[in-house]
Amino acid sequence: MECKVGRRSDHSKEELYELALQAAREIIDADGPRALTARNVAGAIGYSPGTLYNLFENLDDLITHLNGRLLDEMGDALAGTPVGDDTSENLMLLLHRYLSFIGERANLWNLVFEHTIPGDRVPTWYRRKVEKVISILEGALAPAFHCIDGEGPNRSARVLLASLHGIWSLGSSGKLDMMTSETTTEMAENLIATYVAGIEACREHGNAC
Amino acid sequence: MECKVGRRSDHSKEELYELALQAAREIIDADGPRALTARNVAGAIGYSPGTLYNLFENLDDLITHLNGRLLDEMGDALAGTPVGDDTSENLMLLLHRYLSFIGERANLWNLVFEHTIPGDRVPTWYRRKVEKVISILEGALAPAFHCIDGEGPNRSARVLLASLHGIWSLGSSGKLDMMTSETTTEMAENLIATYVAGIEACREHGNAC
DNA sequence: ACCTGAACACCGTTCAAGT
DNA sequence: ACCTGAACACCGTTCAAGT
Repeated sequence: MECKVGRRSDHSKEELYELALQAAREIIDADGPRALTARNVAGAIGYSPGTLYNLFENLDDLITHLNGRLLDEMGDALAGTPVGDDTSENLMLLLHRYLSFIGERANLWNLVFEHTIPGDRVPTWYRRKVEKVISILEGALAPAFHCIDGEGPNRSARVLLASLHGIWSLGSSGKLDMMTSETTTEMAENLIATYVAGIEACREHGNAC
Repeated sequence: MECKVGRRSDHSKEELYELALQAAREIIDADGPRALTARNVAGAIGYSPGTLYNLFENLDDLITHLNGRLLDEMGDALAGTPVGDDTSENLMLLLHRYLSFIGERANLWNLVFEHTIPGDRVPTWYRRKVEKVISILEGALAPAFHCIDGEGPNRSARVLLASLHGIWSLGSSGKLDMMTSETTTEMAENLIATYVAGIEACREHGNAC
């Protein structure tokens, strides 16, 4: 029975990495972010806590990689959304895909925003994944600005994404119920409809919004 | 030297409550939410951890009371902001007071939103404090809707507050830098300017936003 | 080389014991 | 009645020791 100590090589490092990430994901999904502990993840894959530190810098690092995968999946979920001339319609389609994706992964998605990478050492690969999601929103906003690469879509995509995050995070933590009886979806739809109307009004009147 | 055990009565329960709340506030303000532990608060007021549980249900309860005070102060900071016929101007004045208040209490204000009251047992007095802040925003939005008590200002105030929360929370956690080079203030100003333009456009065109 | 598991320095919370 | 401080059941992280 001494076979449990020392080198095991039941799994390669890559396999272990996958197992750990998958186990972490299942733990968060099932029991929430608070249940994600080094001991829980290690236990779920049948290894000791120390082994995790052979795969990841620390628990923050594990979460960062988990979040990276989720950003990829969000990009995939939004990619291919039809884009037409009606900006409002474009955005509503994206919004519903966005909310539906998040809704099915509430605990996991919360982690993306709750988790603060310490010492602002955000990896480049992580920034790229964020940028990809934003660029999809930019494409959908383009018709309202009559240009694809301008400052308008660029800024508006970021303002809307940050704002949607606010609405959704309040909603998923139950704080929105303290403010309103409307649903997260209704609030988000109002934001987008009104904001897009604002963009178009500014264009018509020639105001600099 | 046996005077340190048992009944002390150096302070009344009310005094102790004040001391604990004040100490907690200083700890968060100085060292961030992670430094707020029962042992730290107890140590700062010269009592043992157990004593805190004579004053508060638990640490969550202490935070809830701390947040309540902060909401009151936010209400005071926004109250008395001049309200005119120009909705956009009204909101910009409020926005700058809002951001300035938060900016000086970043760690504390983060706690208001990061802290989730478990079991959705939000006290009534807490809801009232939230409502008071919202009502100030409603007043500022009224001219755009040509009415004070309608559904329009009611809904828009909530949508804007939730959206601003998203922008600010991403900004204060450093995540906004990952998305844009603009400041929190610039993002917030764009949101408000565009959203208000949207409200007014919808009114003119008779659209139901 | 890889993995363990005890150890370190922490948590929130409880509660018997003391004054 | 009030307060203590040890105790319980946890944390993240490290690292000497084993294979």
